[in-house]
Amino acid sequence: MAKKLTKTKKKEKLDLSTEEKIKKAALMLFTKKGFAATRTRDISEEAGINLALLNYYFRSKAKLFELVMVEILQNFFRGIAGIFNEENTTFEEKVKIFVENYTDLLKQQPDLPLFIFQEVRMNPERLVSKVGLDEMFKSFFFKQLQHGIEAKKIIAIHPLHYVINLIGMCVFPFIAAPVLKHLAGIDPRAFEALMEERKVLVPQWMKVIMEHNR
Amino acid sequence: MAKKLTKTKKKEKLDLSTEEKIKKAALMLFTKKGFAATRTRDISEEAGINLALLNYYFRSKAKLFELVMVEILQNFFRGIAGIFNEENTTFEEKVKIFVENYTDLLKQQPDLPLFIFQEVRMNPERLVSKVGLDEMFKSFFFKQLQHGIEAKKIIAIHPLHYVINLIGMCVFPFIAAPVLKHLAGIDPRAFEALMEERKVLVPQWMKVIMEHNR
DNA sequence: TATAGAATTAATCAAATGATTAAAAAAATT
DNA sequence: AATTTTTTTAATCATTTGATTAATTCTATA
Repeated sequence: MAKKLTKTKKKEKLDLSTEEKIKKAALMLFTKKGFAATRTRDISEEAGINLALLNYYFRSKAKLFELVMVEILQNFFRGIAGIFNEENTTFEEKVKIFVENYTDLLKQQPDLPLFIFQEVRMNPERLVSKVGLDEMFKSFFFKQLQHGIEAKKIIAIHPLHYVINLIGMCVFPFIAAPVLKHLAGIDPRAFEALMEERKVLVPQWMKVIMEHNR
Repeated sequence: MAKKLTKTKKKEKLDLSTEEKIKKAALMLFTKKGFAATRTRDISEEAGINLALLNYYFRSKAKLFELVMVEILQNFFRGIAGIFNEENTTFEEKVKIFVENYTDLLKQQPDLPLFIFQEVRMNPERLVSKVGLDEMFKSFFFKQLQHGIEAKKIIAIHPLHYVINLIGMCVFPFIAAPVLKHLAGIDPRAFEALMEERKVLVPQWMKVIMEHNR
């Protein structure tokens, strides 16, 4: 029998092959239906490969999930942390950049946030151990907010409130999209238009929420 | 063998018995882990009853889920609709009532929103067919917002933006709680305190977001 | 108390599902 | 071209899991 999981020169070369097809299919199905509801047979079918190849390349469904999951989490949170820890932008600029980047991202992958939050709740340790979220924040970002508060430019409440509001206003509409569509009877096209509007609106809202002089 | 699913005088009487125990356990596990990840054996164990009784009372896991799900959705959305369609409160009052009611609710059932949105995405038809969300809204609430806009008291954008912001600012922190706890290193106690603060803050934010004169 | 109906239990079934195996095909190496 | 190694396939295994069955216990009522 063939030796499993051996890295060959060839595989490094054209990596967009079987292994990658499986990961892509797994990413799609896991984010859409979650771990438990996704069958290995669904993945193999979606990837157009034989069922056994999943285990051949990734040993088990759980291992495959772990791999895909860590990638998703790293991408998502590193993206956010990258914006917020940037030392050469004001908070106002950070907000604008964040809103634009993440509405664009979520327009393409609307299932992502719901999946991420669900998964982190099921398995919070991974966020620290494998993704290293701890290191990402804390550093520059909160200091910047603290300075704004001390200079009386920002209303003095726990900075986390502002973070919750910002991320919430960007991410929540995508989480609630299926409900909203029925609630207000808007079609996907109109929904996208609303999200486009929010690219401008959210920064304005953040401003009036945070500043002292009303 | 005993005849199944027969309603007896006795059962109507002390309804907080087996049937209710199963529903309670199912509610807990379904909301916590989702449909696919919840085993009927988990439910029977949690309820402290024999596995067969689940099918005896509810025919199948799917039927039980459907039942529990419709109850959850009706409770959740009727609660919201009830507040928003009230004709004798201003929009400002509605906001305050909503924030207080739902932070209290979510403090007790923090898993609820994530579960609801996930489930609605998986099965959006039910929200209309079984829960009747269509009827709930549309009526008084949006008219009230429209009047505010026409009277130039509220900034003229799609009313849905305000709904998204309000519900988002209340619900999103609970969805993101596991992430936030690691992100900011706050313990559950401090998190609860923040949510208490938001009962006051969210109405203020909604006000400055909506009103013209800054 | 006797009896019928309802509720509960332990044992078991059948299908689904993750995983493995051995053989075949393809690719790389000599 | 021959041989070795890697990749792919079809068949199968073992476990999990939703559901059923038949017997047993409990409860109400006549």
